[in-house]
Amino acid sequence: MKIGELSRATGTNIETIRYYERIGLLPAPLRTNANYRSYGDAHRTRLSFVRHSRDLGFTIEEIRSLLDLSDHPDRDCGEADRIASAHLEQVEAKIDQLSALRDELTRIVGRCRGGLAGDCRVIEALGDHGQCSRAH
Amino acid sequence: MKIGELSRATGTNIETIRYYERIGLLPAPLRTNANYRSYGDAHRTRLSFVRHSRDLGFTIEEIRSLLDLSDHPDRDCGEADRIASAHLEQVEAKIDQLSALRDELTRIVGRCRGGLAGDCRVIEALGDHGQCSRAH
DNA sequence: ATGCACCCTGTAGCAACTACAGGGTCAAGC
DNA sequence: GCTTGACCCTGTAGTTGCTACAGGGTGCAT
Repeated sequence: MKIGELSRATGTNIETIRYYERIGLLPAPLRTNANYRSYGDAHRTRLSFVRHSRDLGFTIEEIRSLLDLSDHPDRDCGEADRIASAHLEQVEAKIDQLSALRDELTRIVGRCRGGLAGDCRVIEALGDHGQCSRAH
Repeated sequence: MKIGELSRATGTNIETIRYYERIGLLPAPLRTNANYRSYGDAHRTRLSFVRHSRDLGFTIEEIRSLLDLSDHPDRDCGEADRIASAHLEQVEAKIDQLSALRDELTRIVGRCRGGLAGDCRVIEALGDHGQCSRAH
């Protein structure tokens, strides 16, 4: 299939597919006589793996390692578990951080009663970290 | 005060301070004879406002608007409220998205029982979006 | 006079794309 | 046979918010 079809099949931007090829995340496909990229099912599967992993927030480097494991079924999968677990921890940390942010923003937003910027509690609160109820 | 002092006073990297000046977020300060930047209290206050806003996740452009309002106390503060509310919504959306991610990752990670990559459920799950319990 | 901490400008790098510019290819329709 | 339009190609530059040099100047203490 051509790059446009692969793009539609995986929900990946064409430029992104070429980008993945350039950084070595996808193998360079065969070319047609007109020098068009020609992909097979293996490419689609691999790209789906990459997209799914990206959607889950894995970095390109993490995906590189995961793909490497996927390419070597005889290896120990402890590394895959380690990468995924570490990523899960990061996601949980980010959720905690954003929750603190949300609380602080809710507090700040709730204080605006309209009127002039000079009296605005939102702007005042942004200038004064001391008003915050906890670290963020 | 010199840039190093301002850096320590606000917990901002020196390079970042110069960057903020370059993009027009901080006004260019006076210079000493030796061409060193010389800051006053107004700069420190403004930089604290910027840092605090960045910590709360506002983008540079949002901060530009907020600073603009802060500089014009006679304007209506509805814009500040609008920016902060929109940002709060984004944070809440991000929390929801990350929570879905966390659930998915927890499910995936929990399935690894060790062994060979060829049998690894983590790698299998990454390749197969159909296994996911909900959108992410 | 020499060492060291600090400051300056300007440019390049990071992640992970995205967006052109400037061109080639191919099938359909007139 | 010629145009139109959709598609494809390469290569480079932009995005966000910094961060990291390289290569140089300044100021003060020893």
